[in-house]
Parts: sequence; structure tokens; C-alpha cells
Amino acid sequence: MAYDYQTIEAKWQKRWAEDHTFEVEEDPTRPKFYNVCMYPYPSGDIHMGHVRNYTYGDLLTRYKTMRGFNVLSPMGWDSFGLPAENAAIKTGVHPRIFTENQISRMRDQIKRLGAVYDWRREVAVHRPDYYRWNQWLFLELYDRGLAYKKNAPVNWCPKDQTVLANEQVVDGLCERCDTPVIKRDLDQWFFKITDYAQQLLDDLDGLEWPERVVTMQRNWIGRSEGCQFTMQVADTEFSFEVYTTRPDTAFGMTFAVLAPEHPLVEQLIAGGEVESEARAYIERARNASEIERLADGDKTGVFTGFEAINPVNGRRVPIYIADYVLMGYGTGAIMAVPGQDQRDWDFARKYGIDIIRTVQPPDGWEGDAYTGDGPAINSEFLDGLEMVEAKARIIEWFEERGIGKGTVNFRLRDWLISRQRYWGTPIPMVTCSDCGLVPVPREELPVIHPDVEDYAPEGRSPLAGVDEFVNVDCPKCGGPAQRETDTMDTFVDSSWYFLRYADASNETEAFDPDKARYWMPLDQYIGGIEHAVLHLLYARFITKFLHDMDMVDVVEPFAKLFTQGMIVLAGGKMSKSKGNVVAPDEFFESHGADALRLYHLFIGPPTDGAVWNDNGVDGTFRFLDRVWRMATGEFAETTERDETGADREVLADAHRTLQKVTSDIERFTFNTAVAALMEYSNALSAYLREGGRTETLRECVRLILLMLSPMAPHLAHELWERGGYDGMLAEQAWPDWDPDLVRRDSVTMVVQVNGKVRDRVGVSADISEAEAEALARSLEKVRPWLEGVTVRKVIAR
RNA sequence: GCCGGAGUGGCGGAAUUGGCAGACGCGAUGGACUCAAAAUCCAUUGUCCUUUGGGCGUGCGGGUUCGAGUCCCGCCUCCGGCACCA
Repeated sequence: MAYDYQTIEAKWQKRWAEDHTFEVEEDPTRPKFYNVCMYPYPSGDIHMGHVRNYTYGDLLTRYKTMRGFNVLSPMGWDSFGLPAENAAIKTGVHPRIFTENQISRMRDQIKRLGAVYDWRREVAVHRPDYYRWNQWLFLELYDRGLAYKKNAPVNWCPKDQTVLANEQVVDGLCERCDTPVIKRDLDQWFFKITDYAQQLLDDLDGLEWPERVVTMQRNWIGRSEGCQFTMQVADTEFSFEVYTTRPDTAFGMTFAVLAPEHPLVEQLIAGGEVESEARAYIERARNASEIERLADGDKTGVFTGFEAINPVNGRRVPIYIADYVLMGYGTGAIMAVPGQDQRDWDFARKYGIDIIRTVQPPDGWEGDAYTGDGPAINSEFLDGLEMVEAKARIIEWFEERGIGKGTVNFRLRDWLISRQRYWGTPIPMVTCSDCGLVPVPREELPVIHPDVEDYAPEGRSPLAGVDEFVNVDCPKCGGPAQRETDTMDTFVDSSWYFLRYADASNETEAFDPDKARYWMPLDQYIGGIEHAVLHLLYARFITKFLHDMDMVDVVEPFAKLFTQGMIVLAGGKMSKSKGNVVAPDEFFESHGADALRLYHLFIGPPTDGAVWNDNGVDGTFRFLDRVWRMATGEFAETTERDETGADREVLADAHRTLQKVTSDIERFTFNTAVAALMEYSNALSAYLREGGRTETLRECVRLILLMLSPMAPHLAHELWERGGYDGMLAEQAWPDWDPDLVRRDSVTMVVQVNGKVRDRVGVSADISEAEAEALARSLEKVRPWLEGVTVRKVIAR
């Protein structure tokens, strides 16, 4: 009987579903294992990135189950977002219909991969029973001052007439039409993630995460220690605060800079000589795209006509307006020290401003600004001090006089969650002319999207065009009020979905705290590296918030993170627009899901990216077919030959393979686990070629099937059943290897002279060192190399 | 510019603690089977030489060591992330 993967795969997928094999309940008597693959956007078709992701996740679900864990592996849909809305703009089909359709197609494909989930817990964030809890979460944050509205510059595409999320701006261009993106000021909702900046930084230390993801988050949070101090504007009553990480260089300040958006700017220029020039500059800075502003790094600015007084030495320095200073970081104003900062150097050079070095550069220094360490110079009481001491000394000096203090700054900004979009969670707020911002009462949730005629955004959410949605009675005073028409960033949805899995049909709470307590944290989270900062940071923030609300025990949601590399096709990352997508469906037909899964495991280290190669699936298919033929007796006739040596050896090899596969799965090197199984199948087929014993073959096959069960589950289950082994394979325990069998009686001793291999000889494993040395010295191939004195060690492996 | 990662056959990759470099697979070549093909099976497959053996070989240049793909110093190249963050 040939290996009929199509029939077998359909049969077992049905069986696992009907038997509820992978549905689990909370069970305090067993160790739990909460295993989650990042939920996908329902694009309609799974691609090779999904296949890789779910193959790893499914392997773990099945393996950990065999190891006796109570394994929860759920699946859901990140089903709000742009593609459905774009499709609606194009075709007029409601995003909900489009999305549900995509979900059911994609769910079918995931099932055809043989990946098993507890589907009772499925979540889809676009459904009101899910997103009402986004609205609840928003209100909880609002009540605690962690959700607030303010006017802020946002990314704006002048061609599409729409706001873009940061992640939709690629190298300063609109992702959809490649138009340079500019900033526009709009009233926006923010979540105050910056309140948690220090905790988000500190708690990274306890996570079993890839180092590079931790590093990226650390950089993103961007803690810096410095000093904030006040500067007087000469001959006025105005003053402003500056922030610097190099207060030790304050004696080198030769000018000061205000960001164009700095509130003091208006007061300084109003009615002055430079007013028109300054206004023109500010206007240009506001409208310029990121690309224009950074064009060839050229620094531009306008002199305000005012001077500031450097508090450390009383020197008067000119105040400029320049767009290389950002309003969003620090105080939006800087002391400029060209001797120690390259940007200040460039600006000073261009505008003919003095440069004073306050740190002695090393001998032979020919560069511009010197930003390194060295003794302070030209700095009065700091002279001779190294950077660290000089910093401490000057901060002390500022603090003694009450004009400055040591401070900490973060690069992390508050999370802008407003989107002028239809297909997202409506923000549950209304604005009343009398009461101002008023939350929608919780009992009125969910605020549901009304249907609209036109989904095209025109600088405001399509919801703003639906009068009966917008105009409501104020929940507080009953007077006329308007609903918020923006929707939430879809990253809000994904920042807590893993809690909803604990009880996805809960109608009274976002999630059941007791069930969540049992399952949290995730023991394994698997996904793409592209989420290293956004999703993985937001989810940490929301978890910490829920912890502070006493709804969650843990402070970190994802104990262990695995980020898989990206699958590429020769010629770059797979994407529909490039037309280089390899569809998994074709392989379900041509090679079967098991061969496809196995190739994904085999293609290379899971952390690395990989280049897709169709022929690779031929290889894993051939391997599975060979296993099939050996297990079904089609490969070779077995005899009752009882040759103890060969029998014991092939069995011992099976146990050694088991040892290797087990440790490879534990350390996430699935490629070598598959290689070990292939190597073993070669050894077994060599054994069978000579005519092996039936019982030996049967035991070897039993072990192979147990090992293959998490990797190629359909084939393994079918052969298990046909072989008449007990029960369903998925419910068997992962086997233990026999230490006696694994131990080798004889080993190959490699003899090296001066690090070069000169001979190999088979010896007994318990050979003494002296014997080994004597033997090695006596070897014909070794003797000629031993002319002089030798220092040597015996290695026996 | 800063941070992180990686360079090994024709290709994907292996070598887990400094100890047989190239496991396993793909591709290729030759053979068996076949009227033929496919499938399958067997063999070979880093490179060079004076081939029962030996030299060279893990991006480049040094170093440590009996011994280095692995450790140290200095470079080069590629990939990813952040980027006028004071």
C-alpha cells in the first residue's frame, strides 16, 4: 500500500477534531504549558511564514503533550486593519463580510497543515464580543489617567489624504503610494506607556528572550541620564529649560537652540525684526517631509535676535531656532556645544559660531567634534576631571544653586492609538459642549460600528459621516454631544488577546482572572521578529497595567519568546506584490502537509532566515516515503535472522537517535533533529537490506513513530494504527532512552600528532590512558611522525 | 553614525564544552532495474599532488594553544534594527 498522504492527512485531521484530542481545561494537578503562536492577520491565504510558525508551535504542542504537560495552544485572528478596509473601498463589500470570509479560508488551510488548536477558544478581534473589551480597557486606562487626548503632529499622506501609522511610513514614504509623508496636527488619543518606561526596561532582565529583541526594546525605550537646567534669556524675563547628557561640557556652550515648535519661540519672535523670516522657517519645517528635513544632513536655522546666559560662566550666547532639535525629546531646547557634538559643530561651522573644546581630544585627533572621554579643559573648576567625575561635579553645582538637576530621559513616547479609520475598535468617548470629554458608560458597551456608504478616508474617520452615530445625548447631562469617531490602533487588540484565550466566550469580563492565573504567563510565544518592539512592548505594558489592577498575577506576559527567521525566495522577501509567493496549498496536493512541515523543520536553524527551495520538499518526502515502506514491510523482506551484533547495534542506534532528537527539540534545533532521524532511517534501511529481524524492526519503527509524531503527525499516526501499537499516538508518552544501549562498547580513537590526525583505530571504550598511548605510539602511520618529544592527550569519543 | 547578527563545498546547512571540518538534505555524475521513462536502489561528489599516501582548506591579516570554524586583537563584506534623541 503506497503512502497516500492525501487520504491519511484528511483522516487524522478529522479524528483529532472529533476526539477533542487537543482541547484542554485548567488542571492544577498537572504542570501547564501555555504555547502561543502570534495570531495572524486573516489575509485569506496562509503563506510559508505562517507554515513555519505553526509548524514550530504545533511541534511543541504535541511534544509537550507527550511529555505530560497540560498544553494550551489556541488560535485567533488579528482581524481589524487596513486590508479589509482597502478591499471595502475598492469593492464596496462590507469589511466584516470580507474578513469572516478570509478567516474561514485561512482556518481551513491551517487545519490542512495538521496544526492542532483548542478551537473552542478562538478569538477574532473584529467581533463585538471581543472589541467591547478593548473599549472597557480604554475606559480603565482613562479612569486612571493613562489614556488622554492632546493635539499632536501625526503622519499624513498628502496624496491619499489620510493619516498613517508609523509602521505604514517606510523610509519617510507612504507605504501605499510612495509619496513623502508630512506631519499634521490633529487631536489624538494616547496611552501613557511612558509611565511604565522604567519598569519596561528593568523587567527585560528576567526574560528568556532572544538577546537582539531585548536589545531592540532597550534601545527603543532609550534611557539616558543627564541634567536639566534653566537658562535666562538676556534682557528679558523669559527663561527656558534645556536637557543634556553632557553637562560636563557646559563651559563650551557657544549657542542655544529651540525647536521650531517650542512655545517660547512665538514669544521671542512676535513683533521682532526676524519675525517674517522665522515664521517662514517654522512653516517650512512643519510642512517638510522627513526626507526633506534630513536631506544631505544639512543643518538649517534662524537666529532669534536674542541671547541666553550660560549659567556656568555668565557668557551670552545667541539663541537659534533650528529643526535639528526635536520638540518631542527632552525639553525641546538645547545648549549647543560644537566642540563636543557633531551636529552642533556642523551648525556652528555653517553660521560662523565660535567653537570651544572642553574635553582634551587624544593626540593626533583630526576629527571635528570630539565626543569621547578625556580630561576637561577650558572649564574652570572642572579642568582635569574625566567625563564621569566632571558630570557628577557640575550636576552638584547646578543643584546647589537650584538652577538645574540630574534627570533621566527616555526616548520612548506615549502610544498614539487614534486612527482615522473605519475598521478598528470605536473609541468609547463622547464630547459634550458642557461637560467636555465624557466616557461612554460601561453598560452601553460595545459601541458598534454603523454601516457606512463610503469607506474611503478623507482625513477623518468614515464614521464621522454617520450622523445618527455621531450625535448622541451626553451620558452625564443629557445634552447634545458628539461621539469620538476615531478607532483604535489594532495593536490595542493584540496587547491582551492571550488573556482572552483563557475564556473566550466570557460575556461579563474581558477574561476570567482565575483561569488567566492558571495559564499565565505564556511558557512559549512564537512569532516573527518584525514585532520585536511594537506588539511585544505594548503587550508588556498592558499586562503591567492589568497587574496593577490586580487582574493578572504576572508582570510579564511572555516568559519565553522565540522569533523565527523569515522565509525568502531567491530574489528577496516573499510578498504578493513581488509575485514570488510560494503557496503552501500546492504542497498539500503534491507532497502532503507532513513533507512540507518536515522541510520547514529541516531547512535550517529556526532563528535564521531561509531561502525557499522547492526541491527540499522532495527530499523530506522521500524520507517519509522510505519510513512508510520500512514500516509497512515494503522496503525489504525481514527474516528471522538473529545476529546479535547487528540487532543490538540497530536498536542502540535508535536509542542514540532518541537521545539526540530529544535534546535537539529541547534546544530548538529542529533541523538537526530531522537530520538525525534521516541518518537513522539510512542505518535502519542498511540493516534491513541484509535481512533483519521482524521484532527488531518493529521496535525501531515504534521509536521512529514516537519521534516523528510531533513533526509529521499524520504519517506517524497512520503507521502507529496500522502497526497495531496501543492507543492513539498523540496520547503516548515520549519515550526514554535506555542508557545501557546508548553506551558504546568500542569507540574510534583518533590519534593526533601536533594537532594533525594521523590515524584512527577502533578500541574498547574502557581502554586505559596508558594502553591508549602505547597503542597510539605503536601505530605504523603514527610512528614516522614521532621523531621529537611529544606532548599529547588522548581523546576518545 | 549607533546597536545587534552572520560569513564553512555548486546550494541549504552540521560540527552542543577548543579535539576526526563538511553530518543530513538538495543538486550533479556513474551504475542497477526497465523495451523506454518515471519512481526506487547502489556508488561517487571540498580542492590539489608525484594517490596503500600526502599538501591545502571555514571572509582577510595577526596572535594564544600540542591542537582554532570555535578563543583574543585588528580589518573587510553582507543582513537586520534604530537614527538630527542633545
